[in-house]
Amino acid sequence: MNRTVTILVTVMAANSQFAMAVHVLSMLAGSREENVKSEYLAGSVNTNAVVIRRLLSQLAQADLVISQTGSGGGTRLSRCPNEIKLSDIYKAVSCGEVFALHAKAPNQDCPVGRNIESVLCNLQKEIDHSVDEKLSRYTLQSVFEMIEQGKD
Amino acid sequence: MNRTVTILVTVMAANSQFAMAVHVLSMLAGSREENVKSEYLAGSVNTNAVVIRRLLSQLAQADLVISQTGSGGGTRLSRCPNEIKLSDIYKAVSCGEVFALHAKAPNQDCPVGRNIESVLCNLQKEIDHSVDEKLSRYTLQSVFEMIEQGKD
DNA sequence: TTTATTTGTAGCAAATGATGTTACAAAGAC
DNA sequence: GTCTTTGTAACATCATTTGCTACAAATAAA
Repeated sequence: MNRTVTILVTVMAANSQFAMAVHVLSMLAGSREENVKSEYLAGSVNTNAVVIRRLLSQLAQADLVISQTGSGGGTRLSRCPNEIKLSDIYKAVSCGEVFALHAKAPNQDCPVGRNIESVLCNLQKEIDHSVDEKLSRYTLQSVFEMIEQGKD
Repeated sequence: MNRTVTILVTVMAANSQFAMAVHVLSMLAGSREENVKSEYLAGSVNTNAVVIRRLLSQLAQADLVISQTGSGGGTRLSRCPNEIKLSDIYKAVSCGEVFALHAKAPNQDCPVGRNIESVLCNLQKEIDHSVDEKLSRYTLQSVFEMIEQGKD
């Protein structure tokens, strides 16, 4: 008896906005002082231009990029790549929370339910802060250099 | 004879499951050597018992709890609270990734698209590892003590 | 001024995942 | 045998991400 076992792993559909944001900003870092069109960025990320424009809209709100409409328009970095930290990018496109707290408040009549929220909230702050600190060690410039060298 | 067995593994995204898991396990830490019923846990978390049983099923797979069916059944910790790290809990109920990589592969004809995946993958590993390390500093025992003291 | 280009965003559909619920088979205690 | 409890299937609901079309507004250039 011969059995063929196929294991299909459905990869989570968590949002890849941070990955896309770093990708797009790296493209812009390679075209300083030039307006880059969303259509072109979409070609590299392999997605729709509107998805890119929505992402750029978030990055513009965080003052990481500047966009211009019209002919010759497009998007460029708002400042030098070595002045943009990965933590800035992370904050621009995510809620910045590694894990979520209770969606609904626990039962306040239970000793554990009454106190766990504050404990978890402090833990959340500590974890999120450590991620922020780690990401702040990298700049867009450093990432761009890693990409250019084709290594890590 | 040739059989094809397809196994579908759906990895869950990060949400309030970690918070619920810590909550539930803290309850169990307060009732050592006793079977606690899912209905009771649901009352404290303020949700449905089936939601709790689904969560406990994941925790049982990670060998953090042991459940028993039947009269007098329920769930208890598989070991002492000081032998359960928060990183064990985090791994049991989440994919362990702070951010996701590209859902679709970027354009390989673009220099950035070709190299960014490995750069982000290494960054992801580093960030995820640091979260793991941070969480491993806390045990269920330490969390339980914080809850008992009603402070942090 | 007119035309072509490009962003910004609304609106819609599909896919995915979290959550809540009912239902019921299986396990186990009495 | 009966009652209790878990494990899990099945289904509905809700929110979010992604992909797409469409079009108004802004802008440069002719």
